[in-house]
Amino acid sequence: MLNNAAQIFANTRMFTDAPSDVAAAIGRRAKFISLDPNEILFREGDEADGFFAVESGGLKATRLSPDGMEQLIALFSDGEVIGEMAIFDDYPRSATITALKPTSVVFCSREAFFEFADETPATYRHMLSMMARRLRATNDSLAARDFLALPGQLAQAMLRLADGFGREMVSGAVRIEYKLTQSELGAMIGASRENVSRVLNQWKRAGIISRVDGFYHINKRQELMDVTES
Amino acid sequence: MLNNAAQIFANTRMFTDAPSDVAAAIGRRAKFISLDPNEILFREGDEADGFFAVESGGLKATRLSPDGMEQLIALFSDGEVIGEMAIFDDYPRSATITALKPTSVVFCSREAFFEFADETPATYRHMLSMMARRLRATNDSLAARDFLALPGQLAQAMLRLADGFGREMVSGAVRIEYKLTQSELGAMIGASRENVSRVLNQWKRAGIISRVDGFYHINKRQELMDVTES
DNA sequence: CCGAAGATGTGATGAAAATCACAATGATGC
DNA sequence: GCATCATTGTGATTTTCATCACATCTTCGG
Repeated sequence: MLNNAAQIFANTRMFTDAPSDVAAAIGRRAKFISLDPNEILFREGDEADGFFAVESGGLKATRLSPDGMEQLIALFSDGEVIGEMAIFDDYPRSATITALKPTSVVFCSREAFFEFADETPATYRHMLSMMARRLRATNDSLAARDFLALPGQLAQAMLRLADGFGREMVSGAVRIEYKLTQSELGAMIGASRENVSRVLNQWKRAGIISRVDGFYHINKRQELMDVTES
Repeated sequence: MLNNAAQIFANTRMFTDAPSDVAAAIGRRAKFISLDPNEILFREGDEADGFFAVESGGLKATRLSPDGMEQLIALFSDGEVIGEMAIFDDYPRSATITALKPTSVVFCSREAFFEFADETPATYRHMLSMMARRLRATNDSLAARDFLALPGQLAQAMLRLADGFGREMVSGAVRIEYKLTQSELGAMIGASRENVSRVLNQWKRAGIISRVDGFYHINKRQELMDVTES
């Protein structure tokens, strides 16, 4: 029978298709952590000693760009796993994680993970396949930079955000559940805030996206996907 | 005691710091494959059923870019591991591997790998830390694209090539043991052939690099590294 | 509800790099 | 050794985007 923390791990994206005993056993060794809005889970450069799964709430990963600006890397919500890469090598955290609202996460130490995984190789295989998938995705997005112009990259970013942080509305549109600024979007794709504004407005005028009290809605997913193709 | 294939795995970059029994056991289950120049090891899109280690020779990884051009992704020489990612997920090969000269590689099937690794968790841990390192490297180079201009990226590419395919000359210069065309270099960093030419010539005039019967030599490594920094 | 600070929209200008256009040079096969 | 084809060098032109400069719009604390 699964305890509370085990349930959380079982529901993470990383472990949804893992055997349930994997998630269960990891959960058994986990600790709960509560965060207030703007509280920092860990900072870029910190030593890493384990990974986290989000029970509820939302967090962002940011990183200081060379010119000192805070660059948004990713958003995390319920069921996502944070910082698992740093378990396997000895490098420090590569981003700062900040809670966006009251948030609860579960921590699993490197030792606890290894201890269990050594007895249950499926855990390792699962982790490896997760990392392989990520690596492939990163490689693809690296390739995309070479042949996609600004609008294409922005479309890609919006779709990625919708995928990880979106909620379907009754209208059928997808709302990105985070108040994105144009500066953040620009930093994510390495484009200037002004040009993000210009593209976003074109799409707004074409009805592809809209903005409802601060949240972006994607109304015509397909059209964004089209911009993504060559 | 290590057999022949085991030696090869033990000498690969991927397994140099693995416990020697890891490499040995993988080697015990391996098969040898010989390739003539221009012979293809596998093609982009092929189903993947294992990975390879290079015993001797040289190979290149290429990929078709959206506009149909052949894009050089990486070069492999003695001691390097090819196609290990595809063991862990079910995606097809993401690149085509072609021998550049008479080449001998060792194959290890997915099953053989798992069979052994399940009994020796250190193998999994090693693989995970390798993949973590790769993922981190890919992330960094993704970040680099945003703030490095063309010369910086080209310098980065040349250094990476020298690292993996370079040989130190008596003069102290490093020769890249592969006849690179400017088009290939351009495709690697997503820049036009013409601008690669311009930058390369500036460096040639400054004595940073030179070209000796078709091979590029890096004479002033440090200066290239400087271009890489912001 | 008011004012300040932050976020957004949009034109004008400039810089980086792609593209076009060829000439020159080098490699390869017969 | 010569003809052919690929590769390289370099200027001129064009495109894409960053940057600058402001004019709104929003938001939020008091």
